[in-house]
Amino acid sequence: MLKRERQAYILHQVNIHNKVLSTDLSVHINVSDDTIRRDLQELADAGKLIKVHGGALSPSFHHGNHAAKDVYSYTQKRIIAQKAVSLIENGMFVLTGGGTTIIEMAKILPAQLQATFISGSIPAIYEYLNHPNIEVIAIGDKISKNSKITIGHEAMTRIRQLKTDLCFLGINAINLENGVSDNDWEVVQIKRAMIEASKKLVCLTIAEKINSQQPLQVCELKKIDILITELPPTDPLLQPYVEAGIRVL
Amino acid sequence: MLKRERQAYILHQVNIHNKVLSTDLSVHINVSDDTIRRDLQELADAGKLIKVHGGALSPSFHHGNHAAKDVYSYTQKRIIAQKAVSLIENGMFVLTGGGTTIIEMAKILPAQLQATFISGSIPAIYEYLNHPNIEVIAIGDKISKNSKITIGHEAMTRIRQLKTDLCFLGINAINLENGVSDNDWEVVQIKRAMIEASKKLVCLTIAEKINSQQPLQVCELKKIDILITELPPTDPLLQPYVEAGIRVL
DNA sequence: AAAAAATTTGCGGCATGTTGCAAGCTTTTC
DNA sequence: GAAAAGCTTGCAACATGCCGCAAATTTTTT
Repeated sequence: MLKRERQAYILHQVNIHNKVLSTDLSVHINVSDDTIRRDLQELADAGKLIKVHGGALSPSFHHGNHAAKDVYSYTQKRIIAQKAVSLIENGMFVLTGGGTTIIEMAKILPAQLQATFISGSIPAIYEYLNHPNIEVIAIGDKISKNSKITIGHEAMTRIRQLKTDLCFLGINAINLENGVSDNDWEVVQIKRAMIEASKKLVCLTIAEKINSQQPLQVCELKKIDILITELPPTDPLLQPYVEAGIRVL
Repeated sequence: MLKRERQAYILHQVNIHNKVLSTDLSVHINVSDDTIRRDLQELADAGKLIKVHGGALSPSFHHGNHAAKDVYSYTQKRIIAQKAVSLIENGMFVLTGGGTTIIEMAKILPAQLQATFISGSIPAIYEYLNHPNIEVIAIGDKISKNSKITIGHEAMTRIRQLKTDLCFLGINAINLENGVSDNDWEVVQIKRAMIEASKKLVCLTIAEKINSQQPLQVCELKKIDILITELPPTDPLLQPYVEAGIRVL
Protein backbone atom coordinates (compact mmCIF):
# COMPACT_ATOMS: atom_id res chain seq x y z
CA MET A 1 0.00 0.00 0.00
CA LEU A 2 1.32 3.38 -0.98
CA LYS A 3 2.08 5.93 1.68
CA ARG A 4 -0.32 8.50 0.32
CA GLU A 5 -2.97 5.92 -0.09
CA ARG A 6 -2.50 4.90 3.50
CA GLN A 7 -2.68 8.47 4.69
CA ALA A 8 -5.82 9.06 2.65
CA TYR A 9 -7.31 6.01 4.30
CA ILE A 10 -6.39 7.27 7.76
CA LEU A 11 -7.88 10.64 7.00
CA HIS A 12 -11.01 8.98 5.75
CA GLN A 13 -11.31 7.03 8.98
CA VAL A 14 -10.79 10.14 11.06
CA ASN A 15 -13.40 12.05 9.16
CA ILE A 16 -15.97 9.32 9.48
CA HIS A 17 -15.44 8.35 13.10
CA ASN A 18 -14.01 11.59 14.46
CA LYS A 19 -11.26 9.54 16.04
CA VAL A 20 -8.83 6.72 15.37
CA LEU A 21 -6.54 4.59 17.51
CA SER A 22 -3.00 3.98 16.34
CA THR A 23 -3.18 0.29 17.20
CA ASP A 24 -6.40 -0.20 15.25
CA LEU A 25 -4.84 1.36 12.22
CA SER A 26 -1.62 -0.61 12.39
CA VAL A 27 -3.45 -3.91 12.73
CA HIS A 28 -5.80 -2.91 9.97
CA ILE A 29 -3.34 -1.72 7.41
CA ASN A 30 -0.78 -4.24 8.56
CA VAL A 31 2.15 -1.90 9.08
CA SER A 32 4.14 -1.15 12.19
CA ASP A 33 3.00 1.24 14.88
CA ASP A 34 5.90 3.47 13.98
CA THR A 35 4.68 3.96 10.47
CA ILE A 36 1.22 4.87 11.67
CA ARG A 37 2.67 7.27 14.18
CA ARG A 38 4.75 8.93 11.50
CA ASP A 39 1.72 9.19 9.25
CA LEU A 40 -0.32 10.73 12.01
CA GLN A 41 2.51 13.14 12.72
CA GLU A 42 2.66 14.22 9.10
CA LEU A 43 -1.07 14.61 8.82
CA ALA A 44 -1.11 16.53 12.08
CA ASP A 45 1.64 18.83 10.80
CA ALA A 46 -0.48 19.43 7.73
CA GLY A 47 -3.40 20.28 9.99
CA LYS A 48 -5.53 17.45 8.66
CA LEU A 49 -6.06 15.93 12.08
CA ILE A 50 -5.16 16.37 15.72
CA LYS A 51 -2.74 13.91 17.21
CA VAL A 52 -3.33 12.70 20.74
CA HIS A 53 -1.77 10.02 22.88
CA GLY A 54 -2.84 6.72 21.37
CA GLY A 55 -4.41 8.00 18.20
CA ALA A 56 -5.83 11.05 16.50
CA LEU A 57 -8.98 13.16 16.34
CA SER A 58 -10.83 15.01 13.66
CA PRO A 59 -9.89 18.71 13.58
CA SER A 60 -13.59 19.59 13.78
CA PHE A 61 -13.61 18.26 17.33
CA HIS A 62 -11.82 21.11 18.96
CA HIS A 63 -13.24 20.56 22.41
CA GLY A 64 -9.83 19.77 23.80
CA ASN A 65 -10.16 17.84 27.03
CA HIS A 66 -13.49 16.31 26.30
CA ALA A 67 -12.31 14.97 22.99
CA ALA A 68 -9.07 13.57 24.32
CA LYS A 69 -11.02 11.72 26.96
CA ASP A 70 -13.31 10.40 24.31
CA VAL A 71 -10.57 8.29 22.78
CA TYR A 72 -10.21 6.28 25.93
CA SER A 73 -13.90 5.97 26.69
CA TYR A 74 -14.08 3.59 23.79
CA THR A 75 -11.75 1.08 25.39
CA GLN A 76 -14.62 -1.03 26.64
CA LYS A 77 -16.10 -1.51 23.23
CA ARG A 78 -12.71 -2.15 21.79
CA ILE A 79 -12.08 -4.94 24.28
CA ILE A 80 -15.40 -6.47 23.36
CA ALA A 81 -14.63 -6.10 19.68
CA GLN A 82 -11.30 -7.84 20.04
CA LYS A 83 -12.82 -10.80 21.79
CA ALA A 84 -15.46 -10.97 19.10
CA VAL A 85 -12.99 -10.86 16.24
CA SER A 86 -11.15 -13.86 17.65
CA LEU A 87 -14.20 -15.99 16.90
CA ILE A 88 -14.12 -15.38 13.17
CA GLU A 89 -12.22 -17.83 11.01
CA ASN A 90 -11.27 -17.75 7.37
CA GLY A 91 -14.06 -18.72 5.02
CA MET A 92 -16.87 -18.10 7.47
CA PHE A 93 -20.17 -16.48 6.65
CA VAL A 94 -20.97 -13.88 9.25
CA LEU A 95 -24.24 -12.06 9.82
CA THR A 96 -24.04 -8.85 11.82
CA GLY A 97 -26.40 -6.21 13.11
CA GLY A 98 -25.60 -2.58 13.76
CA GLY A 99 -24.63 -0.46 16.74
CA THR A 100 -21.39 1.05 17.92
CA THR A 101 -19.94 -2.17 19.28
CA ILE A 102 -20.35 -3.91 15.94
CA ILE A 103 -18.75 -0.94 14.22
CA GLU A 104 -15.79 -1.18 16.56
CA MET A 105 -15.49 -4.82 15.62
CA ALA A 106 -15.63 -3.98 11.93
CA LYS A 107 -12.82 -1.49 12.40
CA ILE A 108 -10.40 -3.99 13.87
CA LEU A 109 -10.94 -6.93 11.58
CA PRO A 110 -7.47 -8.20 10.66
CA ALA A 111 -6.46 -7.40 7.10
CA GLN A 112 -5.66 -11.03 6.26
CA LEU A 113 -9.09 -12.33 7.28
CA GLN A 114 -11.04 -13.77 4.38
CA ALA A 115 -14.73 -14.06 5.11
CA THR A 116 -18.16 -13.04 3.89
CA PHE A 117 -20.04 -10.49 5.93
CA ILE A 118 -23.76 -10.00 5.57
CA SER A 119 -25.45 -7.05 7.17
CA GLY A 120 -28.29 -4.57 6.97
CA SER A 121 -26.39 -1.93 8.89
CA ILE A 122 -25.16 0.82 6.61
CA PRO A 123 -22.32 2.01 8.87
CA ALA A 124 -21.17 -1.59 9.36
CA ILE A 125 -21.21 -2.23 5.62
CA TYR A 126 -19.25 0.93 5.13
CA GLU A 127 -16.56 -0.42 7.41
CA TYR A 128 -16.51 -3.86 5.87
CA LEU A 129 -15.97 -2.30 2.45
CA ASN A 130 -12.66 -0.88 3.61
CA HIS A 131 -11.25 -4.34 4.12
CA PRO A 132 -9.25 -5.94 1.36
CA ASN A 133 -10.32 -9.56 1.70
CA ILE A 134 -13.87 -9.40 2.92
CA GLU A 135 -16.86 -10.03 0.70
CA VAL A 136 -19.79 -7.85 1.66
CA ILE A 137 -23.44 -8.55 1.10
CA ALA A 138 -26.00 -5.89 1.87
CA ILE A 139 -29.52 -6.70 2.97
CA GLY A 140 -31.79 -4.24 1.23
CA ASP A 141 -35.04 -2.60 2.28
CA LYS A 142 -36.28 0.62 3.84
CA ILE A 143 -33.73 2.03 6.23
CA SER A 144 -34.56 3.04 9.77
CA LYS A 145 -33.15 6.50 10.39
CA ASN A 146 -32.62 5.77 14.06
CA SER A 147 -30.68 2.59 13.87
CA LYS A 148 -29.37 2.93 10.31
CA ILE A 149 -30.24 -0.66 9.53
CA THR A 150 -32.60 -1.98 6.91
CA ILE A 151 -35.99 -3.02 8.25
CA GLY A 152 -39.15 -4.42 6.75
CA HIS A 153 -40.59 -7.44 5.03
CA GLU A 154 -38.08 -7.64 2.24
CA ALA A 155 -35.16 -7.60 4.66
CA MET A 156 -36.85 -10.27 6.78
CA THR A 157 -37.35 -12.50 3.76
CA ARG A 158 -33.72 -12.21 2.71
CA ILE A 159 -32.46 -12.96 6.20
CA ARG A 160 -34.69 -16.01 6.49
CA GLN A 161 -33.01 -17.47 3.42
CA LEU A 162 -29.64 -17.51 5.17
CA LYS A 163 -27.88 -19.98 7.42
CA THR A 164 -24.60 -18.36 8.43
CA ASP A 165 -21.86 -19.63 10.71
CA LEU A 166 -22.01 -16.75 13.13
CA CYS A 167 -24.38 -13.96 14.02
CA PHE A 168 -23.05 -10.96 15.94
CA LEU A 169 -25.66 -8.87 17.68
CA GLY A 170 -25.09 -5.76 19.74
CA ILE A 171 -27.74 -5.90 22.42
CA ASN A 172 -29.42 -3.19 24.47
CA ALA A 173 -30.60 -5.17 27.47
CA ILE A 174 -30.27 -8.65 28.87
CA ASN A 175 -31.37 -10.37 32.03
CA LEU A 176 -31.84 -13.89 33.34
CA GLU A 177 -35.63 -14.08 33.23
CA ASN A 178 -36.40 -12.51 29.86
CA GLY A 179 -33.19 -12.93 27.93
CA VAL A 180 -32.38 -10.26 25.36
CA SER A 181 -34.76 -7.32 25.00
CA ASP A 182 -34.97 -4.09 23.04
CA ASN A 183 -37.25 -1.12 22.47
CA ASP A 184 -37.74 -0.77 18.72
CA TRP A 185 -40.41 -3.01 17.25
CA GLU A 186 -39.01 -3.22 13.76
CA VAL A 187 -35.45 -3.72 14.90
CA VAL A 188 -36.59 -6.53 17.17
CA GLN A 189 -38.23 -8.28 14.21
CA ILE A 190 -35.01 -8.11 12.27
CA LYS A 191 -32.92 -9.33 15.17
CA ARG A 192 -35.24 -12.28 15.67
CA ALA A 193 -34.88 -13.23 12.04
CA MET A 194 -31.12 -12.91 12.26
CA ILE A 195 -30.94 -15.18 15.27
CA GLU A 196 -32.85 -17.90 13.42
CA ALA A 197 -30.67 -17.48 10.35
CA SER A 198 -27.39 -18.39 12.02
CA LYS A 199 -25.88 -21.52 13.50
CA LYS A 200 -24.38 -19.62 16.40
CA LEU A 201 -25.47 -16.44 18.14
CA VAL A 202 -22.88 -14.13 19.67
CA CYS A 203 -24.21 -11.26 21.80
CA LEU A 204 -22.05 -8.22 22.45
CA THR A 205 -22.78 -5.73 25.20
CA ILE A 206 -21.07 -3.48 27.68
CA ALA A 207 -21.44 -4.72 31.26
CA GLU A 208 -23.63 -1.75 32.10
CA LYS A 209 -26.51 -3.37 30.23
CA ILE A 210 -26.23 -6.71 31.97
CA ASN A 211 -29.31 -7.41 34.09
CA SER A 212 -31.45 -4.74 32.49
CA GLN A 213 -34.66 -5.05 30.56
CA GLN A 214 -36.50 -3.35 27.71
CA PRO A 215 -40.17 -3.68 26.71
CA LEU A 216 -39.75 -6.05 23.78
CA GLN A 217 -38.18 -9.47 24.03
CA VAL A 218 -35.75 -10.38 21.27
CA CYS A 219 -34.98 -13.92 22.35
CA GLU A 220 -34.70 -16.20 25.34
CA LEU A 221 -31.44 -16.62 27.15
CA LYS A 222 -30.94 -20.16 25.94
CA LYS A 223 -30.73 -19.00 22.33
CA ILE A 224 -27.42 -17.31 23.11
CA ASP A 225 -24.31 -19.33 22.39
CA ILE A 226 -21.67 -16.79 23.35
CA LEU A 227 -21.87 -13.62 25.40
CA ILE A 228 -19.11 -11.02 25.22
CA THR A 229 -18.59 -8.10 27.56
CA GLU A 230 -15.55 -6.04 28.48
CA LEU A 231 -15.29 -7.89 31.81
CA PRO A 232 -13.27 -11.04 32.34
CA PRO A 233 -15.43 -14.17 32.16
CA THR A 234 -14.80 -14.79 35.84
CA ASP A 235 -16.52 -11.60 36.96
CA PRO A 236 -19.26 -12.34 39.50
CA LEU A 237 -21.77 -10.32 37.49
CA LEU A 238 -21.49 -12.87 34.70
CA GLN A 239 -21.61 -16.07 36.77
CA PRO A 240 -25.38 -16.52 36.51
CA TYR A 241 -25.03 -16.51 32.74
CA VAL A 242 -22.22 -19.04 32.83
CA GLU A 243 -24.42 -21.24 34.98
CA ALA A 244 -27.24 -20.83 32.49
CA GLY A 245 -25.01 -22.62 29.98
CA ILE A 246 -23.76 -19.65 28.01
CA ARG A 247 -20.16 -19.45 26.94
CA VAL A 248 -18.93 -16.14 28.29
CA LEU A 249 -15.82 -14.42 26.89
CA MET B 1 4.69 -0.60 -27.49
CA LEU B 2 4.45 3.05 -28.35
CA LYS B 3 4.78 5.76 -25.78
CA ARG B 4 1.28 7.15 -26.30
CA GLU B 5 -0.15 3.70 -26.21
CA ARG B 6 1.68 2.97 -22.99
CA GLN B 7 0.56 6.18 -21.37
CA ALA B 8 -3.02 5.55 -22.40
CA TYR B 9 -2.74 2.14 -20.79
CA ILE B 10 -1.34 3.62 -17.59
CA LEU B 11 -4.11 6.17 -17.45
CA HIS B 12 -6.66 3.48 -17.98
CA GLN B 13 -5.25 1.49 -15.09
CA VAL B 14 -5.28 4.52 -12.84
CA ASN B 15 -8.86 5.30 -13.68
CA ILE B 16 -9.98 1.77 -13.04
CA HIS B 17 -8.05 1.01 -9.88
CA ASN B 18 -7.53 4.50 -8.50
CA LYS B 19 -3.86 3.67 -8.07
CA VAL B 20 -0.89 2.06 -9.78
CA LEU B 21 2.50 0.90 -8.61
CA SER B 22 5.52 1.76 -10.74
CA THR B 23 6.93 -1.73 -10.34
CA ASP B 24 3.69 -3.41 -11.39
CA LEU B 25 3.58 -1.34 -14.53
CA SER B 26 7.19 -1.89 -15.50
CA VAL B 27 6.84 -5.64 -15.09
CA HIS B 28 3.55 -5.72 -16.92
CA ILE B 29 4.51 -3.55 -19.87
CA ASN B 30 8.07 -4.85 -19.83
CA VAL B 31 9.92 -1.56 -19.81
CA SER B 32 12.34 -0.13 -17.29
CA ASP B 33 11.28 1.62 -14.11
CA ASP B 34 12.74 4.82 -15.49
CA THR B 35 10.44 4.82 -18.44
CA ILE B 36 7.42 4.30 -16.24
CA ARG B 37 8.58 7.05 -13.96
CA ARG B 38 9.00 9.41 -16.87
CA ASP B 39 5.56 8.51 -18.14
CA LEU B 40 4.04 9.12 -14.75
CA GLN B 41 5.87 12.41 -14.55
CA GLU B 42 4.47 13.55 -17.87
CA LEU B 43 0.97 12.45 -17.04
CA ALA B 44 1.25 14.16 -13.67
CA ASP B 45 2.40 17.37 -15.36
CA ALA B 46 -0.63 17.16 -17.59
CA GLY B 47 -2.79 16.76 -14.49
CA LYS B 48 -4.06 13.35 -15.50
CA LEU B 49 -2.87 11.69 -12.32
CA ILE B 50 -1.11 12.37 -9.05
CA LYS B 51 2.40 11.02 -8.81
CA VAL B 52 3.47 9.68 -5.44
CA HIS B 53 6.44 7.77 -4.12
CA GLY B 54 6.17 4.29 -5.60
CA GLY B 55 3.44 4.90 -8.13
CA ALA B 56 0.51 7.19 -8.83
CA LEU B 57 -3.03 7.86 -7.70
CA SER B 58 -6.16 8.96 -9.44
CA PRO B 59 -6.78 12.72 -9.16
CA SER B 60 -10.07 11.93 -7.44
CA PHE B 61 -8.08 10.89 -4.38
CA HIS B 62 -7.25 14.46 -3.63
CA HIS B 63 -10.72 15.86 -3.14
CA GLY B 64 -10.28 16.53 0.51
CA ASN B 65 -6.55 17.05 0.59
CA HIS B 66 -6.28 19.67 -2.06
CA ALA B 67 -9.67 21.20 -1.55
CA ALA B 68 -8.20 24.68 -1.51
CA LYS B 69 -6.27 24.11 -4.69
CA ASP B 70 -9.37 22.81 -6.39
CA VAL B 71 -7.44 20.52 -8.69
CA TYR B 72 -9.92 17.88 -9.63
CA SER B 73 -13.43 18.45 -10.83
CA TYR B 74 -14.86 19.20 -7.42
CA THR B 75 -16.32 22.57 -8.36
CA GLN B 76 -17.63 21.20 -11.61
CA LYS B 77 -19.35 18.37 -9.85
CA ARG B 78 -20.83 20.79 -7.40
CA ILE B 79 -22.37 22.79 -10.25
CA ILE B 80 -23.74 19.62 -11.76
CA ALA B 81 -25.14 18.56 -8.40
CA GLN B 82 -26.96 21.85 -7.98
CA LYS B 83 -28.62 21.60 -11.37
CA ALA B 84 -29.61 18.02 -10.60
CA VAL B 85 -31.16 18.85 -7.24
CA SER B 86 -33.45 21.41 -8.87
CA LEU B 87 -35.23 18.57 -10.67
CA ILE B 88 -36.37 16.84 -7.51
CA GLU B 89 -39.79 17.73 -6.15
CA ASN B 90 -41.50 16.85 -2.90
CA GLY B 91 -42.99 13.40 -2.81
CA MET B 92 -40.93 12.03 -5.65
CA PHE B 93 -39.38 8.58 -5.75
CA VAL B 94 -35.81 8.86 -6.92
CA LEU B 95 -33.47 6.08 -7.99
CA THR B 96 -29.76 6.89 -7.94
CA GLY B 97 -26.51 5.17 -8.78
CA GLY B 98 -23.13 5.80 -7.25
CA GLY B 99 -20.09 7.85 -8.12
CA THR B 100 -18.68 11.11 -6.89
CA THR B 101 -21.12 13.32 -8.73
CA ILE B 102 -24.08 11.58 -7.14
CA ILE B 103 -22.47 11.91 -3.72
CA GLU B 104 -22.09 15.62 -4.28
CA MET B 105 -25.76 15.80 -5.10
CA ALA B 106 -26.62 13.86 -1.95
CA LYS B 107 -24.68 16.33 0.14
CA ILE B 108 -26.53 19.38 -1.07
CA LEU B 109 -30.08 18.10 -0.96
CA PRO B 110 -32.20 20.85 0.64
CA ALA B 111 -33.25 20.07 4.20
CA GLN B 112 -36.95 20.68 3.50
CA LEU B 113 -37.10 18.26 0.63
CA GLN B 114 -39.37 15.29 1.30
CA ALA B 115 -38.74 12.43 -1.04
CA THR B 116 -37.87 8.76 -1.18
CA PHE B 117 -34.43 7.82 -2.41
CA ILE B 118 -33.63 4.32 -3.58
CA SER B 119 -30.06 3.31 -4.21
CA GLY B 120 -27.57 0.49 -4.21
CA SER B 121 -24.63 2.79 -3.60
CA ILE B 122 -23.41 2.56 -0.02
CA PRO B 123 -21.75 5.99 0.07
CA ALA B 124 -24.85 7.58 -1.43
CA ILE B 125 -27.11 5.88 1.11
CA TYR B 126 -24.79 7.07 3.83
CA GLU B 127 -25.33 10.62 2.70
CA TYR B 128 -29.09 10.31 2.29
CA LEU B 129 -29.34 9.06 5.86
CA ASN B 130 -28.04 12.39 7.10
CA HIS B 131 -31.06 14.21 5.74
CA PRO B 132 -34.01 14.77 8.02
CA ASN B 133 -36.91 14.32 5.62
CA ILE B 134 -35.71 11.75 3.17
CA GLU B 135 -36.81 8.14 3.23
CA VAL B 136 -34.06 5.82 2.16
CA ILE B 137 -34.41 2.40 0.63
CA ALA B 138 -31.36 0.25 0.10
CA ILE B 139 -31.06 -2.25 -2.70
CA GLY B 140 -29.36 -5.31 -1.28
CA ASP B 141 -26.96 -7.85 -2.79
CA LYS B 142 -23.25 -8.50 -3.04
CA ILE B 143 -21.29 -5.28 -3.05
CA SER B 144 -18.68 -4.46 -5.66
CA LYS B 145 -15.54 -3.27 -3.88
CA ASN B 146 -14.59 -1.02 -6.75
CA SER B 147 -17.76 0.89 -7.25
CA LYS B 148 -19.27 0.36 -3.79
CA ILE B 149 -22.68 -0.42 -5.24
CA THR B 150 -24.69 -3.60 -4.93
CA ILE B 151 -24.51 -5.85 -7.94
CA GLY B 152 -25.98 -9.19 -8.91
CA HIS B 153 -29.21 -10.95 -9.63
CA GLU B 154 -31.00 -10.05 -6.44
CA ALA B 155 -30.28 -6.35 -6.94
CA MET B 156 -31.45 -6.58 -10.56
CA THR B 157 -34.69 -8.22 -9.53
CA ARG B 158 -35.45 -5.56 -6.93
CA ILE B 159 -34.71 -2.77 -9.35
CA ARG B 160 -36.96 -4.29 -11.99
CA GLN B 161 -39.86 -4.12 -9.57
CA LEU B 162 -39.59 -0.35 -9.38
CA LYS B 163 -41.02 2.50 -11.42
CA THR B 164 -39.61 5.68 -9.98
CA ASP B 165 -40.10 9.27 -11.08
CA LEU B 166 -36.45 10.02 -11.69
CA CYS B 167 -33.26 8.09 -12.12
CA PHE B 168 -29.93 9.87 -11.63
CA LEU B 169 -26.93 8.21 -13.16
CA GLY B 170 -23.35 9.38 -13.03
CA ILE B 171 -21.88 8.29 -16.35
CA ASN B 172 -18.33 7.53 -17.44
CA ALA B 173 -18.57 8.06 -21.15
CA ILE B 174 -21.08 9.31 -23.68
CA ASN B 175 -21.01 9.96 -27.40
CA LEU B 176 -23.49 10.48 -30.21
CA GLU B 177 -23.17 7.11 -31.92
CA ASN B 178 -23.14 4.74 -28.98
CA GLY B 179 -24.83 6.69 -26.24
CA VAL B 180 -23.74 5.97 -22.68
CA SER B 181 -20.95 3.45 -22.12
CA ASP B 182 -18.93 2.08 -19.22
CA ASN B 183 -16.19 -0.44 -18.43
CA ASP B 184 -17.52 -2.68 -15.66
CA TRP B 185 -19.77 -5.49 -16.79
CA GLU B 186 -21.73 -5.88 -13.59
CA VAL B 187 -22.19 -2.18 -13.08
CA VAL B 188 -23.48 -1.87 -16.60
CA GLN B 189 -26.11 -4.52 -15.92
CA ILE B 190 -27.31 -2.60 -12.88
CA LYS B 191 -27.39 0.68 -14.72
CA ARG B 192 -29.45 -0.83 -17.51
CA ALA B 193 -31.97 -2.14 -15.02
CA MET B 194 -32.12 1.25 -13.33
CA ILE B 195 -32.81 3.00 -16.60
CA GLU B 196 -35.76 0.72 -17.30
CA ALA B 197 -37.07 1.17 -13.78
CA SER B 198 -37.60 4.90 -13.99
CA LYS B 199 -39.94 7.21 -15.87
CA LYS B 200 -37.18 9.71 -16.54
CA LEU B 201 -33.45 9.28 -16.90
CA VAL B 202 -31.08 12.05 -15.85
CA CYS B 203 -27.43 11.62 -16.75
CA LEU B 204 -24.75 13.53 -14.89
CA THR B 205 -21.23 13.95 -16.21
CA ILE B 206 -18.37 16.38 -16.33
CA ALA B 207 -17.84 17.81 -19.79
CA GLU B 208 -14.52 16.01 -20.07
CA LYS B 209 -16.37 12.77 -20.64
CA ILE B 210 -18.60 14.12 -23.37
CA ASN B 211 -17.82 12.47 -26.70
CA SER B 212 -15.84 9.62 -25.17
CA GLN B 213 -16.49 5.93 -25.28
CA GLN B 214 -15.94 2.83 -23.13
CA PRO B 215 -16.15 -0.83 -24.17
CA LEU B 216 -19.63 -1.61 -22.84
CA GLN B 217 -22.78 0.19 -23.90
CA VAL B 218 -25.18 1.14 -21.12
CA CYS B 219 -27.96 2.63 -23.22
CA GLU B 220 -28.66 4.46 -26.42
CA LEU B 221 -28.71 8.21 -26.56
CA LYS B 222 -32.46 8.41 -27.02
CA LYS B 223 -33.08 6.83 -23.62
CA ILE B 224 -31.71 9.94 -21.95
CA ASP B 225 -34.28 12.53 -20.94
CA ILE B 226 -31.98 15.06 -19.32
CA LEU B 227 -28.24 15.56 -19.55
CA ILE B 228 -26.42 17.66 -16.97
CA THR B 229 -22.86 18.94 -17.21
CA GLU B 230 -21.07 21.87 -15.61
CA LEU B 231 -21.27 23.80 -18.89
CA PRO B 232 -24.13 26.12 -19.83
CA PRO B 233 -26.66 24.40 -22.11
CA THR B 234 -25.66 26.72 -24.92
CA ASP B 235 -22.09 25.43 -25.10
CA PRO B 236 -21.22 24.24 -28.62
CA LEU B 237 -19.97 20.93 -27.27
CA LEU B 238 -23.50 20.13 -26.16
CA GLN B 239 -25.40 21.25 -29.25
CA PRO B 240 -25.36 17.84 -30.96
CA TYR B 241 -27.08 16.43 -27.90
CA VAL B 242 -29.68 19.17 -27.86
CA GLU B 243 -30.36 18.44 -31.51
CA ALA B 244 -30.69 14.75 -30.67
CA GLY B 245 -33.70 15.69 -28.59
CA ILE B 246 -32.13 15.63 -25.14
CA ARG B 247 -32.97 18.31 -22.59
CA VAL B 248 -29.61 19.71 -21.57
CA LEU B 249 -29.14 21.62 -18.33
C1' DA C 1 14.91 4.22 -49.27
C1' DA C 2 18.77 6.13 -47.00
C1' DA C 3 20.47 9.71 -44.11
C1' DA C 4 19.82 13.04 -40.67
C1' DA C 5 17.42 14.83 -36.79
C1' DA C 6 14.76 14.29 -32.93
C1' DT C 7 12.96 11.61 -29.53
C1' DT C 8 12.85 7.85 -26.47
C1' DT C 9 14.86 4.34 -23.69
C1' DG C 10 17.93 1.76 -20.47
C1' DC C 11 21.76 1.91 -17.41
C1' DG C 12 25.02 3.19 -13.68
C1' DG C 13 25.82 5.96 -9.93
C1' DC C 14 24.26 8.57 -6.35
C1' DA C 15 20.62 11.05 -3.56
C1' DT C 16 16.44 10.67 -1.16
C1' DG C 17 12.32 8.38 0.85
C1' DT C 18 10.30 4.77 3.53
C1' DT C 19 9.97 1.34 6.89
C1' DG C 20 10.85 -1.59 10.89
C1' DC C 21 13.57 -2.18 14.93
C1' DA C 22 15.88 -1.25 19.31
C1' DA C 23 16.94 1.54 23.39
C1' DG C 24 15.51 4.80 26.50
C1' DC C 25 11.88 7.84 28.08
C1' DT C 26 6.92 9.44 29.16
C1' DT C 27 2.21 8.73 29.87
C1' DT C 28 -1.57 5.98 31.29
C1' DT C 29 -3.71 2.36 33.88
C1' DC C 30 -4.51 -0.51 37.68
C1' DG D 1 4.38 2.78 42.41
C1' DA D 2 4.77 -0.98 39.14
C1' DA D 3 3.31 -2.74 34.73
C1' DA D 4 1.74 -1.79 30.28
C1' DA D 5 1.17 0.95 26.46
C1' DG D 6 2.73 4.67 23.77
C1' DC D 7 6.28 8.09 22.23
C1' DT D 8 10.99 9.65 20.49
C1' DT D 9 15.27 9.18 18.44
C1' DG D 10 18.73 7.18 15.75
C1' DC D 11 19.91 3.76 12.59
C1' DA D 12 20.26 0.18 9.10
C1' DA D 13 18.13 -2.06 5.05
C1' DC D 14 15.84 -1.55 1.27
C1' DA D 15 13.08 0.71 -2.35
C1' DT D 16 12.42 4.52 -5.15
C1' DG D 17 13.77 8.82 -7.57
C1' DC D 18 16.91 11.70 -10.26
C1' DC D 19 20.70 12.89 -13.51
C1' DG D 20 23.62 12.40 -17.44
C1' DC D 21 24.90 9.77 -21.19
C1' DA D 22 25.01 6.52 -24.84
C1' DA D 23 22.37 3.23 -27.44
C1' DA D 24 18.14 2.37 -29.73
C1' DT D 25 14.12 3.84 -31.90
C1' DT D 26 11.02 6.80 -34.31
C1' DT D 27 10.23 10.74 -37.25
C1' DT D 28 11.57 13.89 -40.67
C1' DT D 29 14.16 15.22 -44.51
C1' DT D 30 16.49 14.57 -48.72
